[in-house]
Amino acid sequence: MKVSELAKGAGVTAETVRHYVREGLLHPERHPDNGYQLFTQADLERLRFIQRARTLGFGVAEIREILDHADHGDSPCPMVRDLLASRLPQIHARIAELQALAERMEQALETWADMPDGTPDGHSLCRLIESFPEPLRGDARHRADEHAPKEEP
Amino acid sequence: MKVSELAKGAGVTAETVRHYVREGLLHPERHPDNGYQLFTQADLERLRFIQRARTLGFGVAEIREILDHADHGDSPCPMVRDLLASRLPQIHARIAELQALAERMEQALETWADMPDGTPDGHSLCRLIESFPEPLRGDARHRADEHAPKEEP
DNA sequence: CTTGACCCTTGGGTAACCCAAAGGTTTTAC
DNA sequence: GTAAAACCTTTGGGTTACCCAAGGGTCAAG
Repeated sequence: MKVSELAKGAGVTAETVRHYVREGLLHPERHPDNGYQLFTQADLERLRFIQRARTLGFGVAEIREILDHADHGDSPCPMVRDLLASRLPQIHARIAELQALAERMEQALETWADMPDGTPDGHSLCRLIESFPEPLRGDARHRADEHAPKEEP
Repeated sequence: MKVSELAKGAGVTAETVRHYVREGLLHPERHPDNGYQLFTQADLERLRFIQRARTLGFGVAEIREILDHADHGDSPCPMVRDLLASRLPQIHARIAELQALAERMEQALETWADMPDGTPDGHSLCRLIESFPEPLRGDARHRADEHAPKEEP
């Protein structure tokens, strides 16, 4: 298979495939004549594996480690379990954060529904925003969805 | 005020302040002798405004627009409302996504609790992951939290 | 044999910062 | 009074998971 064929088979773009190759997740052979990358059926399965791992929240670097382990004959499953278990609370934290954000936004829209816009007078920029509580510094912010799935163009 | 003083006043790092200056959100004067950036009390309020806007989900580029509007004497409030209203559904979508992710992870951990690790045999990498459903290609992915607050180091 | 469809690599962009380096300045302490 | 600590400056590179454009080679069909 060539790049695009593999990509179609897994529902990703050719660019994504090339990206994974650059990152060392896939190791295609090269056609000796033209230098094209040649993938096998096993690569397709591997790519699908990568996709599943991505939807489970794994990052590309982690997946590379998992694959390397497996390529060396070691079971990566314990690692997989650990990674998942350690990341789960972060995801929950991120969700809570976003929910708080959504609430702030909703509350803002509600509050502002009957507030005048007001022109900046040198002391205020947009009272709508200024009327909101301070960011509450010193809080623990996210770092949960470093490994979130991406959308398509 | 100098950079660090302003930064402390708003609970951010000096680097963040410099970043906002580079991005045109703050316009400090320069000490004629040593070239240090000099901030006023108004800049501190401006920085706090920026922080509030960030926690409301606005991106730096958007905040710059808001500030520019205000600096030109125009009320940015309608823009603010529009931005908020248009982004809210994306936040909700992102939350749903993350919740789905969390569920997948939890389900995975549950399922795997009584599954053997299994050594890769050339046909499987990690059955734990492989036993999961396909990524469900063709779905609408995120792009909601482009403007999420960041954590601290 | 000429398209058009693919392939290749290189390099740059995205968001919001963080960090290191190299060098000038100011403050503090002895 | 001066040396070291602490802080300032700019430049440039790194982070994540890709996307995209350019410039150029390759290939299958008409």
